[in-house]
Amino acid sequence: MVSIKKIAEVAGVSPSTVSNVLQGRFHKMKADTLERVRRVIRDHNYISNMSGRTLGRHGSRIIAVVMDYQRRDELNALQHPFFGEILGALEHEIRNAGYFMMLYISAGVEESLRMAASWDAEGIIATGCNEDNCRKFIEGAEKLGIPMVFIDAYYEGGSGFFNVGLHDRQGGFMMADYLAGLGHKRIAFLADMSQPEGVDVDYERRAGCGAALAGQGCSFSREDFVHISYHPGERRDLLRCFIRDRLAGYSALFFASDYLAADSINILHDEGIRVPEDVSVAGFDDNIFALQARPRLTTVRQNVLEKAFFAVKLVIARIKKEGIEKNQILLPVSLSIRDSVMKKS
Amino acid sequence: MVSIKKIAEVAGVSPSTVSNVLQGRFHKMKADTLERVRRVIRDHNYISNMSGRTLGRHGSRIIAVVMDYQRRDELNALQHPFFGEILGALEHEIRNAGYFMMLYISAGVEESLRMAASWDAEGIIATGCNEDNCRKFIEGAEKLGIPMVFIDAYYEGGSGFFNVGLHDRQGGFMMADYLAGLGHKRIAFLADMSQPEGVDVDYERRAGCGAALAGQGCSFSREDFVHISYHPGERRDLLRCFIRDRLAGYSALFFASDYLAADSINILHDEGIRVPEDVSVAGFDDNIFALQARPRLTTVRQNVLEKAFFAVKLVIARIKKEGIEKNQILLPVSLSIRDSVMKKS
DNA sequence: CTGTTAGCGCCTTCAC
DNA sequence: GTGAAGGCGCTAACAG
Repeated sequence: MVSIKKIAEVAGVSPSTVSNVLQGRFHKMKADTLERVRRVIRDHNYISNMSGRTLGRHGSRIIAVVMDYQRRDELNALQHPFFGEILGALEHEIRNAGYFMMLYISAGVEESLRMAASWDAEGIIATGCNEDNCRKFIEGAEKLGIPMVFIDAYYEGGSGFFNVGLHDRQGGFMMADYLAGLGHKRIAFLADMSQPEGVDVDYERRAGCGAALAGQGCSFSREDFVHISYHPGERRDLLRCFIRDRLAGYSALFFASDYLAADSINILHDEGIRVPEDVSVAGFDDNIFALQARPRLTTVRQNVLEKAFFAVKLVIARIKKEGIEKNQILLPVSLSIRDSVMKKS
Repeated sequence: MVSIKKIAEVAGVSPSTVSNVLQGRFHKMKADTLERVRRVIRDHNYISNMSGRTLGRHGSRIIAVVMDYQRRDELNALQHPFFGEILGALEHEIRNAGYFMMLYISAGVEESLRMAASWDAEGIIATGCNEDNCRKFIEGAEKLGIPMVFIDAYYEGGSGFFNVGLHDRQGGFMMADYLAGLGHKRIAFLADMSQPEGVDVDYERRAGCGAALAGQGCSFSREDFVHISYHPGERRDLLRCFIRDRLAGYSALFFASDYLAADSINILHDEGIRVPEDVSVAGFDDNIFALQARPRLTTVRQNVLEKAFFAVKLVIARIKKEGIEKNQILLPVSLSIRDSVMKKS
């Protein structure tokens, strides 16, 4: 590996001149010096050393991506399309912006912050955080002076909270309103509720659902919240119990994600229940599962790629200390009407 | 951020003593010095700076993960479960081994190597490389002196090729043999063949398929290789043509991946073709799609988590210059028999 | 216009 | 047993 020093030697100038060329500081540089240095740089296939660069206080250009997925811990969760999609999109945006992506998956807030600090990360993007971890992250990152942005977080805290998310509540509302409009007055909301109650994506979707139903004069209370697990075996068992004991009370099932909805359609099918003839099913996300399900899933659409786009845009704005209009960007949702929901007969 | 210098100052020793403590070189250190230094380190929540450490030639502890997915370029490919699963598993193994993961997705071999060099990556793991890129990577990494390991690559090169893969050919063989044993004498193999012909995962699976069929006295030639795209719209069109013009000639369809198989089952279904009554369908991977498909997919099982495990193990062995028994680790495959294949009537 | 110098944080060799 | 010194690659302030 050739260093700046070596380049300088060959070009017959000093290291700082080479550095100046590299940094685009052609101030009052003689044209031929510039040209000569540039040629040597190219000829020697010079690659700048990031450690040196970082130490020489020019920023590490690292953005740490932290995924806090303790709860859906079955490694199986990684197969979930959201995971790959958001990761791929983040990488894309980060690289496009001229940064590097360091990936760190859920080893706890402390550990994640240590690694960010250790690498002088210029920014942090975190997904999957509950309120508690949000707070810890915000405090820690602030102390370290590293700009941090969350994706899909809910946090009632204050000024240090930067987030890119979704109008989850509105999504829940739109879907429930749509279902109720089709005559579905008794709707169950199914999600993974193994975590201690707290405001999160699922909570908001459910709240929207409740608001819509209240507006249409339908009842919707705690007992209509159904817990199903992200763990396949458990899910199957829970769902079977639900089908046996309580399904008859509902004409539509609203799942917190397409993954759960699509898989559940299959289980319903296996149990001899027809969708949508016997019960309507709705999802949330509009990802690959929605299209693969049969019947095709009626669901709430979100744009994951956009989430990544704005998250990266936001950290970088913070890194560059640009003016930021809003600390939180909530992306729109819309209904994708397909075949898993029908009018209540 | 406190530095070693600061720690030294507070503890009343020199920086090098602190460094010695950090490096576990307690040679002939006085017990109380050690204790004192340790306490100061803990009290000040010292976090070592990786840039400094790297520069002080102690290794960056970075493993660069490079994904070369130009071909399945629709960002949609990121939703593919394999992507998330292998990424998550790699991150897990890398972190467990005490390294950091830098992620870089397909910006070309040159670019990827530059970034690895720039960060003094200690190792590189690459997936999705065709033969050509393999060669370029191997040459480049060798020149840089960075140990490199591939996942799922095929390369007829030589000694510098380290790889973790699958007995793809055997997998193809097992499935085709199984199908033929059930009376399926005319089998089509469906894969994305948009890339110039070359030896890769799909090629091998197909070759195994061919060998099995030959062994059972069945014909299997170029015209039984069917191109279907990873792009949803295109795939649908191609498959429709295939169904209309050529499906009648086959009693079983062997897809190169579960994703393609599962999606195609739906398209077949939409076209009024029943699986497995009208045609049997087999996949390859045994991932989330295989279980979600209805009928459940009969497929070839691979263990993605193991791939990641061995890939990381292999690079690290190379990094540490440990003895390596074999340059290539090929993991076993097995059949997962489910409901999408039936005996030919 | 260009070079000299000091410093970023850490590691290692060599004296004491 | 511990410390001083030099160096890794790069940057920036300051001289000239």
